[in-house]
Amino acid sequence: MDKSEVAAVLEEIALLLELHGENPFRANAYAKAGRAIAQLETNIADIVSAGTLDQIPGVGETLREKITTLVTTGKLPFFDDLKAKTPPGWLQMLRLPGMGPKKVKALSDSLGIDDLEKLKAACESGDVAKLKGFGAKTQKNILEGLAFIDQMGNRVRLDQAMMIAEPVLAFMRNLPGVQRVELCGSVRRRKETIKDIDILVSSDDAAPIMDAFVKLPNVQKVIGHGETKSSVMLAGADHHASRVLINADLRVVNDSQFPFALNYFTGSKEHNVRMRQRAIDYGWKLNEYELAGAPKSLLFNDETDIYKALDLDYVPPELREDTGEMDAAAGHVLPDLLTLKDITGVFHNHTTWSDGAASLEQMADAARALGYRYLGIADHSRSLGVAHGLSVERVKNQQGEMDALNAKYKDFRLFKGTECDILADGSLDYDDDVLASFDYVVASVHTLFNQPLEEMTARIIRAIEHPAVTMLGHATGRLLLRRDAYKVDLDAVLQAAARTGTMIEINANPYRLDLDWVHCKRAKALGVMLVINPDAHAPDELAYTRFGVDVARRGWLEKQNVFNTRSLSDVMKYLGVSFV
DNA sequence: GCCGTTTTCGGCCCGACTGTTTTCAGTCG
Repeated sequence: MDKSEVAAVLEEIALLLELHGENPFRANAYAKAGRAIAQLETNIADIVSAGTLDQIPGVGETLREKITTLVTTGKLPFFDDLKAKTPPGWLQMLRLPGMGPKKVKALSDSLGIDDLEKLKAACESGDVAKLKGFGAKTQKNILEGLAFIDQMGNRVRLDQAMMIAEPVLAFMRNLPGVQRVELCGSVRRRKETIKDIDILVSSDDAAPIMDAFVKLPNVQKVIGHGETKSSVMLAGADHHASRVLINADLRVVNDSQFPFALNYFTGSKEHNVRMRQRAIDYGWKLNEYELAGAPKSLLFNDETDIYKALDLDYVPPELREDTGEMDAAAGHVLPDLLTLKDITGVFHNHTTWSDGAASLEQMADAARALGYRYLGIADHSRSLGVAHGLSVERVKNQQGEMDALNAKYKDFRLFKGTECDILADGSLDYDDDVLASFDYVVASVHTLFNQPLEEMTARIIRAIEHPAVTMLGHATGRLLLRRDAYKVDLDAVLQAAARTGTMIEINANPYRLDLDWVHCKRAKALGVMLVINPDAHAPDELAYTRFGVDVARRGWLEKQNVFNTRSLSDVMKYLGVSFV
C-alpha cells in the first residue's frame, strides 16, 4: 500500500471517529498523521522497514503500529471494524456544506437517514425541518447542497479558480473606499485544486463592499452575507468554455488589520497553527486582527512585519504547508524561489504535425512574443496513432521545416524534440539512429496505465536509463479531478534520474501538474534537474508555464534546480546543438 | 492519539456566521 492510500485511510478514520462521537482531538490526530504521510517525499514502505515511522511528527506508538500493519498487510482490522459499523452514506452526507458529524448523527439516529437518497427524500417530505436543531432553512440548504454535489463535485482546478478570481479581484480594486485587495487561501498558495476562492479587502466601511460583492453579475447564490464576511457561489467558464461553479468568500477588515487577516486567511491551517503557537511562545496571541501583547514599538504594515516580529524570515505563500518552512524561516535558510521571469524557454510542445492546433511557425511566434529565447517542439511518436504520431519519414520532414525556420531567426531557436512513447517494456518508440536526429527526447507513458507498480516502475526506469532520453514527461499520468495517477514508485524513478542525470518534467498543463510539488522537494534533495513544460497544444497554452512555476515554488525549487532557466547558449551547449 | 526547556497529564488555534434558539451549538476555515 503506498503513501497516498495510507493517508486516505487515516483521514477516513478521522472522519469515522468524528461521526461516532469520538474525542475530536483523537480524530484530529489521525487526520494530522494522514496529511503528514501524504506529504512524505519518500516511500512509506522504506520508512516502515527502516523502523523510522515515529520520526514523522504526529505519529506516535499507536499510529506507528497501525500504519505498519496497513503497509505490510494492506489491511487494518481497526479500520475495517470502524467501516463495518458506519453506514457508507454518512461520509457522503458529511461532504454537504453545513453538515458536520453532529448533524449526520442526529439525522441518522432520529430519522434513520444513512445515505444521500434518503436524505433527499426526507428533505422533500419536510421531515428534516421538523427535527430539533434543524429547520426550514437547513432543509433547503441541504437540498441545494445535494444539487451542487450532483453537478460538479466540489473542487475545481487552479486555472479554473484563477480565471474566476482574477476579474473579481480587479472589480474589487476599483470599488470606492477599498484600500487593499488580495487573494488568500489555497489560491494564493497555488494548490493544484481549489475548493473555494478567498478574497480579502481592507476598508473603513465594509457594508457597501459586501453589498457590491453579493451583487456581482455571476453570483448564482448568496450563501452568507454578514458584517465582515460574505459567501457566494460564482459561475464562470474555463478556457475550454466548460462551466465552472465555485464558492467565493469575501472578508473586509480595516487597513491596520489587513496584514494579520491576510496571513490568517492565506493558511494553510497547519501553518496558522504553527504561527499561533510561535506567538504563544513569545507570550503573545496571534489572531486574524492583531498580534496581541506584542510591544507597541512594533509596526505591522504588511505580512513581512508579522514574520519579523516572530524572528522569522518572510515565508512565501506557496511554502505555507507546515512541511518545514517554519524551521527554515527561523534558521534563515528558506529557498530563494524560482519565478516565472526566470524561464527562458520550454521544451514539451505540440504542433499540427501531431495533435497540436498550430503550425511550427505560429508556436514559435507565440514563444517569441512571451520573450522566450527558444522553443522545443516535441510532437508525438509513431505508435501513438490517435495523436497522429510522426513516422520516421515525417520526423525528417518536420526537422527540415525547423531548419528552414531557424535559418530566419537571429536570437531565437527552435529545438527539435520528440515526445517519444515509452512502450510496454520500457523500450522507446524510435530506433536509436532516429532518436539521435533529435536535439532532445522527452519520454512519456501514454498507454497501459494499469500495469502493476513493479512493472510500471521498471518500465519508466528503463526509459530513463536510455542515453538518448533527456527528460521524463508527466511522471504519473494523472489528470486532476478526472483520472488517478498510474501506480509507480516515484522515489525509485527519481533515484534513477539522479543516477543517470535525466531531467524530470514538471508538466504545467493545469490538468496534470506532475511531477507534483511534494516530489519536487525530493527531486531537489536528490540533485535531480527539473524542467518546466507547458505541454502546449496551441499558442495560448504556452502560458500554462505559470502553473508549472507555481508547482516548482511549492516544491521549494530555486532557479538552479530548473533547466529551462539557463541562457540559450548554455542550453545549446548542454544539448550539444550548434548554430548552423 | 500526540506531545513535552510550564513534560507523563492535560492540553490540543480561535473567531465569524448561520440557524436555531432566546443564549448557544454546530460548522467552517
